[in-house]
Amino acid sequence: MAKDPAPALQRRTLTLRDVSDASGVSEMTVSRVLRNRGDVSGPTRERVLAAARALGYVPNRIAGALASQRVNLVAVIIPSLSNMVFPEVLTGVSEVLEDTGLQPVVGVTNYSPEREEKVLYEMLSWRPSGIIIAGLERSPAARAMLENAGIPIVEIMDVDGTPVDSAVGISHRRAGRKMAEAIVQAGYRRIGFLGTMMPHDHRARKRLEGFEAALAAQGLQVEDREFYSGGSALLKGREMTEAIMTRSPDLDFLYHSNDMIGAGGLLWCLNHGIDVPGKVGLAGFNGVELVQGLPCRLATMDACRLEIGRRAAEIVAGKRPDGATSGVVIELEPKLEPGDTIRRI
Amino acid sequence: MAKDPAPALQRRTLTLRDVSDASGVSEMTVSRVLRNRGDVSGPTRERVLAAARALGYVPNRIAGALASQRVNLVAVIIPSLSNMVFPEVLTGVSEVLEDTGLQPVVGVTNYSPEREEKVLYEMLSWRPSGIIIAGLERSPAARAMLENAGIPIVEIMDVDGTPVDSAVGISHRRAGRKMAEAIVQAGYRRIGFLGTMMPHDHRARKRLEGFEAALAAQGLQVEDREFYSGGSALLKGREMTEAIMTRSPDLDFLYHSNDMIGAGGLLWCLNHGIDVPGKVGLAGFNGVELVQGLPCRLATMDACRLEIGRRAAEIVAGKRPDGATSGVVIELEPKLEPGDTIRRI
DNA sequence: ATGAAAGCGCTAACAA
DNA sequence: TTGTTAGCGCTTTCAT
Repeated sequence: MAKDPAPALQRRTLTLRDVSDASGVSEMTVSRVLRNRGDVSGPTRERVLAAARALGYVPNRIAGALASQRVNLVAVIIPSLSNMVFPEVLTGVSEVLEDTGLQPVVGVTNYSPEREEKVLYEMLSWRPSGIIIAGLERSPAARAMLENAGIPIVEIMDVDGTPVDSAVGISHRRAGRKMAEAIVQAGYRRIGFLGTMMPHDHRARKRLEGFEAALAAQGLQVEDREFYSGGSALLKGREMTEAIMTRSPDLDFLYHSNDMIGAGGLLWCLNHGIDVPGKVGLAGFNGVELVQGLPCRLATMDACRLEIGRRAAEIVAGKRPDGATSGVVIELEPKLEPGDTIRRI
Repeated sequence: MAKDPAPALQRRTLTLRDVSDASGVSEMTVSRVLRNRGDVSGPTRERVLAAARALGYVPNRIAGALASQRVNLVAVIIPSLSNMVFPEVLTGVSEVLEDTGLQPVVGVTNYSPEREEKVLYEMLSWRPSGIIIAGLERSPAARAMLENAGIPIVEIMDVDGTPVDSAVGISHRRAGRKMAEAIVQAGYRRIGFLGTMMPHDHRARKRLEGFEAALAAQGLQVEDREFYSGGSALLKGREMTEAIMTRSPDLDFLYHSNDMIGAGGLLWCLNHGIDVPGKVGLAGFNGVELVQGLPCRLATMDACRLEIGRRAAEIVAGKRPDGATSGVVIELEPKLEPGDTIRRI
């Protein structure tokens, strides 16, 4: 599984020894000064700091980590950086880790289980203090690695499933259901779905499942659907909307699996003089801030991204009020933001 | 400068020794098998791999790195993850590092020189094999760290300045100039500027400088300007456009410092029935794929993000045809994409 | 093809 | 308050 690494050799960098020599203080005392540990007299302290600064000494965390058996790294493993949702999760994580001495390290899987396995393995090989990882579905090997890691694991974004350890997220099935109920209640009946063609986006799948289940409970179903992969999501939203509305002109609602394609759909409808939300209603998902800038506010559902990042970080950092670092499950409540694209009744 | 770290203690994880015991092969041979190094007989090899897999052994890179004095990490330090431009740089970096055994590790500075210093220090403490870092402007301390690191350094995005070692980017001054020239040549004369209020976004500043210089050369100047910070860029684009067009209704061109606010401006103009590009021309910057999905294609200038990521990674990975890993300076040529928002003449 | 010894740079534990 | 010793888990080097 591990690839053959052949990185360049380091040029020799400064060691504690160099600072020790330059300051005339033992390595151990230098180490203490640099870590603010134990009692060191003022003058000694100053001399050490001066020497370290003058030399431009940067501690070697590799040696430090090996000796102390502690690593100030938290692995954060996410599927993508390019869809506006995960950067916000990272913001939440960073905020909380800021003053803990812990450092987030990001790994990206591109929604590929194989990449996830590899990224996880690489991360674990650095013996991080905790892992924050998106989703609950993964390969048996990846799950085994998480189970055996012996560190706090927080699976984020989703709570529809069984976490290895802790979980912080929303129920995407319930989110889909909730949206369907709001749509039906608003009087829409002929409903189309537009989404991504990503077999590994389990959260989008669960939203659709919940959505369809709720429709079925009302004797309704998704009348037509469109899927895309790759390219500009905004453009795809336009194109798919054109396609689906041409094929099924009597649709009165378009549910999009994310805000970006929802925005594309909205722009297409407005361009074509379609009465939104009178003739056609629209909704997206995620609650990205982009929707606030559209000609009218796209209905969406907040995925609680910032909050998820924060709560997950609190768990691995041991910052919860109850101090728990494992076995915590937090289900957040996504809020429906009806905006201007769902008819008020 | 280093904060006091207090991460959790590791639970003991498996060591080479455990695999050695389980397979009845010496630690040394186990190590060789796991790294595909040296000659190991087929049967021995199998036994070791079987044992490692059965136990779920994950090598300890910390110990490995300390012993071998090599680290397969490349630090990538960028100002932000939330503005669509850096994720694409990262994609380019990852692509190239993919099959080199090197791993990118991302640090985010939020355009703060202090954070940059801290992130850089943290990164260096892990003794990475190379550094890819955005921009050429930084604190003297940060510059000193880069100079003394003794590893390949690639400063990216910008070439208007003096790199510590290597640089890959575009000239933002020239980009601004080029845009101004195109605008003037298209016949626009009363030009407004909309941008971010970020004193540390040196590239945006340089673009504006180049832009104004080119206008001045034609006896023109920026007639009015608006700045924003924070919030939804798309919404800010709308709001700023409304503000500037209300205050200076005779403006005939709006130059935006990025595509997102440009898109907001475009949507505002279209909503208000303003003839684009007849009455008012518009342009953004970056060439993000979002612009393809707008009602009409916003003029923009490709910032060569993917290419920058790739070329930078090639340098640190020693993958250039000439094998150079230092002192390489590559200036890429940003392409003007006139779209539909600059009048054709 | 395999093993033994030394040591990477630091910190824990103990001694003075 | 400061110093000494041992060793973290691995790889390098050298021996067999």
